[in-house]
Amino acid sequence: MSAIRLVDDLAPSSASAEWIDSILKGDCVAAMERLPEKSVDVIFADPPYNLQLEGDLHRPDQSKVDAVDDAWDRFESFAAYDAFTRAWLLAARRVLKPSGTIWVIGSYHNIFRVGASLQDLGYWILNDVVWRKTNPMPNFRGRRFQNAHETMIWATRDQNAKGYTFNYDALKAANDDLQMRTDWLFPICTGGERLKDEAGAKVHPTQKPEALLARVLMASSRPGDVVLDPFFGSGTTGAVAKRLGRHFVGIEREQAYIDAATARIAAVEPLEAPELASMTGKRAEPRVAFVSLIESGMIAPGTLLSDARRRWTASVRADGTLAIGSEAGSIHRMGARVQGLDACNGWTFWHYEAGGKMQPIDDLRRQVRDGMVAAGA
Amino acid sequence: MSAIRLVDDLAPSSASAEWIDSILKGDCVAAMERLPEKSVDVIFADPPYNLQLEGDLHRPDQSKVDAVDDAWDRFESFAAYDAFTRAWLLAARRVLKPSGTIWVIGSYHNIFRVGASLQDLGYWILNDVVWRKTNPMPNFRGRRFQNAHETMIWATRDQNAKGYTFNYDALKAANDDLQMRTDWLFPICTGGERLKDEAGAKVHPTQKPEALLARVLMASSRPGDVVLDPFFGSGTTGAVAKRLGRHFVGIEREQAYIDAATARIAAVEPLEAPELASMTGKRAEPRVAFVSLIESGMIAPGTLLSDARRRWTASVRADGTLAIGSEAGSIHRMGARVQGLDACNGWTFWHYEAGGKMQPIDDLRRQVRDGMVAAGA
DNA sequence: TCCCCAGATGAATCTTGTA
DNA sequence: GTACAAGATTCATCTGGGG
Repeated sequence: MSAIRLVDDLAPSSASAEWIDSILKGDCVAAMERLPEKSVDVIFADPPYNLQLEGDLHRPDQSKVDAVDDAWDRFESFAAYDAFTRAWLLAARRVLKPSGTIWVIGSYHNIFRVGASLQDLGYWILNDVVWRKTNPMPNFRGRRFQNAHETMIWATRDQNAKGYTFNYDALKAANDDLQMRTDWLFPICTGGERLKDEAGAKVHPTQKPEALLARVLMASSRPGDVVLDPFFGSGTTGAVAKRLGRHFVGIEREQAYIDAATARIAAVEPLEAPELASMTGKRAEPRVAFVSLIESGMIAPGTLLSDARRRWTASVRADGTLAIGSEAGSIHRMGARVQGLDACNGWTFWHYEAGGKMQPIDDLRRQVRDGMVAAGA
Repeated sequence: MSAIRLVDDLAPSSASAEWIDSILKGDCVAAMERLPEKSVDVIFADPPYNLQLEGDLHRPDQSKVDAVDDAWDRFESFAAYDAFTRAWLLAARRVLKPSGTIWVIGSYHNIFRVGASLQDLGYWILNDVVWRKTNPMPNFRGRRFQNAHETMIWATRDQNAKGYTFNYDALKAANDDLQMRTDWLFPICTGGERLKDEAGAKVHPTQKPEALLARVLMASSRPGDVVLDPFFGSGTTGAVAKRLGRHFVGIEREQAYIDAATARIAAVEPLEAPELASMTGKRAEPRVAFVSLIESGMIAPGTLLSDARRRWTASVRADGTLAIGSEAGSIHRMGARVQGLDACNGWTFWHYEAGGKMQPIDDLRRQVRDGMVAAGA
């Protein structure tokens, strides 16, 4: 894991996986352009915040914006930052799988430009997430609020992207059975976690806490996924990815950071599979057709089903439909019909009587599923 | 206070103050262009968010969410929204005093475009401030994080603006002698504060809580200052300004909103004394997610937890769930499961071993919470 | 009068698989 | 690509009615 490669060592559009679990040395746009397209599940990017850029940004694109009165010099530097941002976001979009998602972290210095560029390039924002710092640096001059948070944007490749990973059920279970919100609280990276050089100076000025990356990756990736970080720095993304059983690809220009990250990642012990298993909800369960309850004899044709309060009753037919009077349809359609709604989950709406009590037919589905698991389906 | 005037009633660049403490009816750009330049101390703007909603959304109980589908929130494209944004920000900049500041509130739909436009026009961002909602609407489909905050940008007119108002000491005193941070916690506007029409329907779809405006104005204005709100809506800015002894100017296009705001503001009693600390103070009990103990390294994945009498044992997984055999769930669910109960407080039920003794994981929560309290969670 | 429970609701870019 | 159907999904708070 975590061999270092120069960007030039990669054959263009390489289909091999030699770049997996490694750090590519060089400019992130050039490096991403050499990776295969649609090859990465998640991108986590912590781009430079500094707007006083010293000419190492790339090719300004031709996007033209009306200049405003006396703001020309300032606009010049914003334009340079925007061009830089568009270039790397465009390259990132090419390597991202259609079902992949991207995270970008920033502060008020740059995050608005990043967010606007994301939208302009066709990315579709899913959430902005606030990292609230338990221990932010104080504001020394007392002329502003204490800058106590940073902002992350989470986005898909397109507005209509389907199938992106979001481990909703695990996040909810991990949060006292409440939905995970967009405001997260973590300490900044200090103490033993903070990488220091021999002189005791911090190796990287903006090392992110592993806890932050852990929540990002637990939320939006699965074991075995490939996580790309185009501004790898001290390698937090790689360290957490390895620990959580994800693959990583880092891109970094400075050898000192690469060296520090390489050593750091080498020392990481991956967690075992049982500890990595993530809770899934009903969405991940195999589909069960209602008719299979009839075919298996769990429900006999002619059985009467009711809602929990017995306001409506329907009769099961051998073809797996429900009949009420002369109307018939799926358990969902008929559940919606009787309630006058557009939609209804028939599995939880309809009940059968067992020992004088009303039980949802979803219980029977569970038995079928358990049987499927036992049969190794 | 709060007479209504049509924009055309104002003489161009009027030096008189007839527009003070009134609502101007009309388009905000046209209205601002008729106000004297450099005449306003603070601008608070709550522009349309450009939500881009498509279909209907239903709650799990099939009730329909009352979405913001008003015509004023619909734009053709990002370009159209940007043009709109630049136009009103430019007009706002003209009326703002050189020592004045502007606040703009938005969500991820629009705030990145607003922030970039602010920077492009020469405004200088002082802070971005997050309004964390105690009671946000849930995510009903379970495909994203619960959208639990909105973002405000606070900026001066220029990079080199001098003398803007920031009541550092008052804020610090109101915040238990800690610097006021950039993450603020307030409930959304409901209950008696929410304006309703005769039919009981909300007057305005996005009425902001007065507590939020109170902190904004207490932080960045002084008694007697003029506060401009170019998207006045239901008049929260005016009501709070009047109560806090500030002057207001509202601009609003729709007569229904003007009528509601006028009546509302007329009923406001200005405050004499600083009974305001209570409005800006802290709130709410911090909640700790079990997963944060794992993310922070206090509990390693794979750790075994037991009840106090060691009758049952469960394994901690990296996603923040507990596993017993093939079953997994939250600390509460699994505590209930093993005991055959409907509910269980996992924090007090589950224990970890430390020095041969069983300690409840609630002890770890206390440690995390102590760290959170400093952050004003 | 007070408690309890059912119902309503809030700036929302809110699904996925198969034909 | 599109159409259709299966089916998964909510938290804090306030209001109002009944006991």
